[in-house]
Amino acid sequence: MKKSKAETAQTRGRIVQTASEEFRENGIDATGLSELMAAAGLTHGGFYRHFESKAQLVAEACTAGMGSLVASCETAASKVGKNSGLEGVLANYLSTKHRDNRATGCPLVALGSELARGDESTRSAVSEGVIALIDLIAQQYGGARPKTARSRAMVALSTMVGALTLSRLIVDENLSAAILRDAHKHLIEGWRAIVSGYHRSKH
Amino acid sequence: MKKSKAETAQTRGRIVQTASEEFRENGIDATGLSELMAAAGLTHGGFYRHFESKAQLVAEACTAGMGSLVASCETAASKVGKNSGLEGVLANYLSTKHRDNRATGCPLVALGSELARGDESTRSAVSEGVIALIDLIAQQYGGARPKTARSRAMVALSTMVGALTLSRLIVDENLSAAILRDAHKHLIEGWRAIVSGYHRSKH
DNA sequence: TGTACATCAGTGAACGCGCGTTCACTGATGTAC
DNA sequence: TGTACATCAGTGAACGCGCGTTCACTGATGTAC
Repeated sequence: MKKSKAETAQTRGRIVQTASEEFRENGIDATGLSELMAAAGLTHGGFYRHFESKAQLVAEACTAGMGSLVASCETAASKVGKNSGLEGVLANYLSTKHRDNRATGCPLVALGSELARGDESTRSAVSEGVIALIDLIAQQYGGARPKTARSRAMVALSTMVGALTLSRLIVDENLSAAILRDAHKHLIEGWRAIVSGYHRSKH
Repeated sequence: MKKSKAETAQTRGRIVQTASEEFRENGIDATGLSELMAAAGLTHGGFYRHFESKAQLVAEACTAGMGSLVASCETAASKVGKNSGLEGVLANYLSTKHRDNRATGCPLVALGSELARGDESTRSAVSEGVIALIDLIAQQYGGARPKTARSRAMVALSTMVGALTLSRLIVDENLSAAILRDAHKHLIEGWRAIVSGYHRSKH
C-alpha cells in the first residue's frame, strides 16, 4: 500500500522526531528499531524505505534535537520584559523541569557520552548545534569584544551542561537541586555584572 | 583448576579494574562480558564465580573509577610549590591529555548519560564520588564559610564536567581546545581572586 | 479524461549475530581426620 | 605431618533473546499513453 509523497514525507519526519525523543529518553544503543517504529505507529520492516541505516537516523535525530534546543533557547532569550536574554535561557535550562524531562531536553546531556563515541556525521551534526548555541549565548553577553563574549559563552555553556549532567546523576534530591540553583545564581550574577558594567561604560 | 584465595581476590580486582577502563573507553552497554573477560586474561564463563550479574560489576567499576578520580585530584591538590591546590586539579582535569584518554579519565564524563539511567547501586556509587569531589574542591576554596565554599565547588565541578564533555564532542580541534582553555582560565582567575581576597582580609 | 502499468511505502517473517547467563566438567586448593 | 575428600576458580559449549538488516509480498499512488 504505497503512500502519497506528502504522507511519506510526513511519516519520515515523524520517525525522526520520535527517534530524537526516544534516543534522549532511553539512549541510542538501548533504543531498538522495532520499539522506535512502534512508537511512531509503524512496523519495523518499513524503516529501510526511509533510511539507509540506524546510524543515518541517529545523525538526523541529533540534528533535529539540537535544532529544537537552539530554537527554544532563541525563544527564551528574545522574550520581552523580565527573564529575557540569558536569564530566560538559564531559567529554562537549569530547572528541575528540564532535569526531569530528558526526552525533550538538551541532547548534549541526554546523550553526551554516547555522542562522544558517535560516527562522523553524528558528531558534526552535534558540533554545529554546539556552535549555534555558543553564538546565541555570546550574543547575550553582547557589548564585549566578540572574542571575549564567545569565551564567556563557552564557559557558561560548559557550566550549564555540567550542572544538568550532575543534577541527573545525583541521588540526593536536595544536592541535585542545589547544583542547578547555584549554577544558575553564579551565571546570572556574572552576566548582570558584565551587562550593567557595559551599560555604565556607554554613558 | 581451583585457585588460591589470594589469587582469586587478585583476579576479581583485575576484572573490576579492567571493567572500569573498558566501560569508560567503549561505554557500558557496548562492552560485552566476553570482550571484558578476555581483556582481563580470562574466558567469559568464569565471570559468575566473582559477580552475580553485569549490573553488580558496573556498580563496583563505578566505585573504583570514581575512587581513582578522587585520589588523583587529591594528589594534584596537595602538591607543593606552584600548581598546587585547585590549580593542580584543573591543570589535570581541563587538559587535552585528559580529553584524549577516556579510559583512565573522569567516569562522569566518559559515562555520564549512561549513568543517569543506571540502577540504584550504580547511581549511589557515583553520587558518593561526586560528593567526595565537591568536598575536595570546596577545601581548595577554603577560608570562605563552608556553605559558600561548597557552592563555589559545585559550580566549578559543573564547569569542569561540562567543558570536558563539550571538548570530547566537538569535531573542530581548535574550538575543542579553546573550551578547555577558557574554562581553565575562568576557574583559575575566580579562584585566585577569592584566595587572595581571603589572605588580604586575614591581615 | 480514462485505462493499464510501474512504483514503492508499509507489512511481517526470516537472517545471522552477539548479548547476558547457565551448566557440566576439570583439577588445584583447602580442610577434616 | 600425611592422606582422602570436598570445594570452587576457571573453561568452553550451549541457552534463549533481541538486535540491525533483508526480503517476498500487498495494494494504493503516480505516470504514460
